[in-house]
Amino acid sequence: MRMKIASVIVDVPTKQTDKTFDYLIPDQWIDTIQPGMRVVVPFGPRKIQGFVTGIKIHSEFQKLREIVEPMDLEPVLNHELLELGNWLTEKTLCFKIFAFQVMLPAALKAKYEKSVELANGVKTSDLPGQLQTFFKSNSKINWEEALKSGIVPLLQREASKGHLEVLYEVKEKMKKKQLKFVSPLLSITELQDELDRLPARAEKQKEVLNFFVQNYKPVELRQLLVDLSISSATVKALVEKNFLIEQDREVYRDPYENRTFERTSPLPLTDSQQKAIQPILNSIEQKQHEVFLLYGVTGSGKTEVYLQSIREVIEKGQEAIVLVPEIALTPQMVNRFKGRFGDLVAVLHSGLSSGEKYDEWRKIQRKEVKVVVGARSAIFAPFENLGIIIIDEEHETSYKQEEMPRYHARDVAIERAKTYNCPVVLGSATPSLESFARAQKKVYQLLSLPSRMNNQSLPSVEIIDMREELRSGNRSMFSSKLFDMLKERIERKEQSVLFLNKRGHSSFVMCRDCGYVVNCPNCDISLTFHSKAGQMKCHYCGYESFVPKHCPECSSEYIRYFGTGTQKVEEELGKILPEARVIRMDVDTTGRKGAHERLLKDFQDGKADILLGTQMIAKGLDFPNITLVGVLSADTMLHLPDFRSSEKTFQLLTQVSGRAGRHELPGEVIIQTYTPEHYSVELAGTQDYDLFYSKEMMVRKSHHYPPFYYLSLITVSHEQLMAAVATTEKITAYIRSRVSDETVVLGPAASPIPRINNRYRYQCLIKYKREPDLPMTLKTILDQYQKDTASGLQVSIDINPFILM
DNA sequence: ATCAGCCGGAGA
DNA sequence: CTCCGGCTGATA
Repeated sequence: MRMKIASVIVDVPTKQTDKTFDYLIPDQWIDTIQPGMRVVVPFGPRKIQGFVTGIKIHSEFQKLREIVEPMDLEPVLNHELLELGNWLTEKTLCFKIFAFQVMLPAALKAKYEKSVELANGVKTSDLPGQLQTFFKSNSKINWEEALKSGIVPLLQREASKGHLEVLYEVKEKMKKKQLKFVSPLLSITELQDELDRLPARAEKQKEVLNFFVQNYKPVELRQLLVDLSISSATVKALVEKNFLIEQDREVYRDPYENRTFERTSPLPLTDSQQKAIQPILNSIEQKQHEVFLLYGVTGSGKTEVYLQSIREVIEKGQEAIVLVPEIALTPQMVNRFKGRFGDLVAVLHSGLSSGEKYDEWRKIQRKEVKVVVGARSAIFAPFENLGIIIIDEEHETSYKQEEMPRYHARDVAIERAKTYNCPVVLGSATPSLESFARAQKKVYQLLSLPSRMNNQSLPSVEIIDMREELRSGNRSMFSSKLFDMLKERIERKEQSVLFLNKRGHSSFVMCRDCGYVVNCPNCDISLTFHSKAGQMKCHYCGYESFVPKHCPECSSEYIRYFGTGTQKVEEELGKILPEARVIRMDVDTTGRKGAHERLLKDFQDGKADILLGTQMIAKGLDFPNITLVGVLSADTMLHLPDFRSSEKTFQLLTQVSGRAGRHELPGEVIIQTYTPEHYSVELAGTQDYDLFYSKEMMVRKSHHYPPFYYLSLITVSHEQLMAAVATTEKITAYIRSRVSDETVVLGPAASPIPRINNRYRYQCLIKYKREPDLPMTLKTILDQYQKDTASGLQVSIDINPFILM
């Protein structure tokens, strides 16, 4: 029996279609179509994209339709990734199609086009007059255009008469980049002969042939024309004589095309690095899955441990994935990997165009690279012989995806590593409490790098109580101590970093007189100011408007946007330290592509004395001349309604402090705060992770938070407040009835953002230690509410949420 | 998601 | 009695 039937997951993200559909494989494709390929299938009246998940002989359905065509020559998802998709679906309660799509570059997502054309044998003159003009020039008209012209009802009438046909097409979003190449068709000696035979006046042609005699290999046409300053006619003549041939060749868009990377060799390891790397190497050697927590203070040389572990993996013919948080995926970081492994490295981050991402992905798929360095989604890199997965800055919250599928890269890493029997290395100077607790319980193996390389001491940290400053009459944002030290650095020609701890990267518009903040009319959230367009925009619903001239509340003219605050700091710096050269890094100054990199380069080259910025400068900065780090306001994020706010504050302060004195010059850190007595500020000051860990663990325990309890969050939204409340109430009661006494069920309560896009949001939070049946219960709830679309209810579930919104 | 099919109310 | 519009259910 021939395997003629394919099970397909279709690109329709709803409950009802979240299952496989069977299709006949036409004879011509029978040897082509395999599981993991994208195909175009008919679905109702349209054509859509789908993923083949299996091939079989029998179907329970009688009348099967045929696959239209495959969209790939090779599967884009291998067996392991298909399985991983199933696992993701189960763990995060998402639709299968989302799980598959998240594993692929966005360029592979289908684009759909709908149009109308004349039916077979129908002439333009058969149509009503109004339509004839539309079909005069084109035999096909775009649906979007039809909508704009308002002729849709007419079209529908004609379609029902059989005069017109509606066409549904699946379009590939991304084209492979093709370039014209020229290569010799003759051997070198033959070329030489022809060269002599050419008439003397064919000077340009001689030049070209001569070039190929010197350089016997394919050359890009455009490049050739420029290099030899000839026209395409010259080449064409030689092609017509069959001396040369022109061909289209697929090339990669290389984001690092014009960059050279200085090759580095493995550095000698310190004793503690040696001690830390050995268990990892053993795990690689013995093909034993294990999770390591590499706990190393800032500047202790974690990266070198990664690099040498990867080298081992490559030597064994295996592959490595390195995850780095998006904001730390700086050129410096990329340099270190490209410098060590050269062309064997692919890089995936949000700064690349979707075409570039697609090309990097294909390098991985074709096994042309051995290492991928990337942000969260790089965890799905289609390697088939993984030898190690490394997650740097393991504690970063950006490893959790907040949309469907709501996965955590760490969980995916461990799942994949289990399949390949390879180690996972989680690295951090300030591990998440979850990971450290697991290391304490020996679930993970703890590896420590307790000291900085070359035994530089950690910078000395001083905490300044800003309330004292205020009392002694200093109303500026700089304490007198920080001011003195900044002045001193400038005199000594050393560099300083000033860090403004503001949450998020957004800026809002506020009235300076009455404090009125411009909110979104549809959502309970302030609008974000975009300096490029000079407009305010809502990040949740897309609402846009201009900044009002007068405050709607008090008519004051002093209504303007409050940036991240860096601008204000810059102004004040200009007043008190006019001689200081300042580089400001925030959303405004780094908006354009490459700006981030350029500013850092300028700072590195000593073009400024002070680097002033927000979160984005907390990571990865490693310049020898930085001897002072000042944190202007340590506690702004401490008061957020988030159970991780202490942890985040501690981590951030520790990270920032780590920027100072990483090389010969010793570093000093000043932390200004209004709550010096808070343990997360105090212990960041003494750089005492262990003590912070035990204090914070006590808090977490008493409040039933992770790592002692797991969390699941159910959010219900509806246009009517009461409907949202009532449903949340019902769900909460249902859950209470199905969990043990030890479990805490909170709710119904309004979400931290109570309204988004005119939908009211209520939630229920579940805190539990052991609830083997909870996934089933949650699935039942989702099934229940996803089934009826008519109620207008939306229920979403986040298992292990990071943001409780 | 998207569409065909169906039912019920408003208009001829 | 037709026509439009919203609701329902199916998509293999």
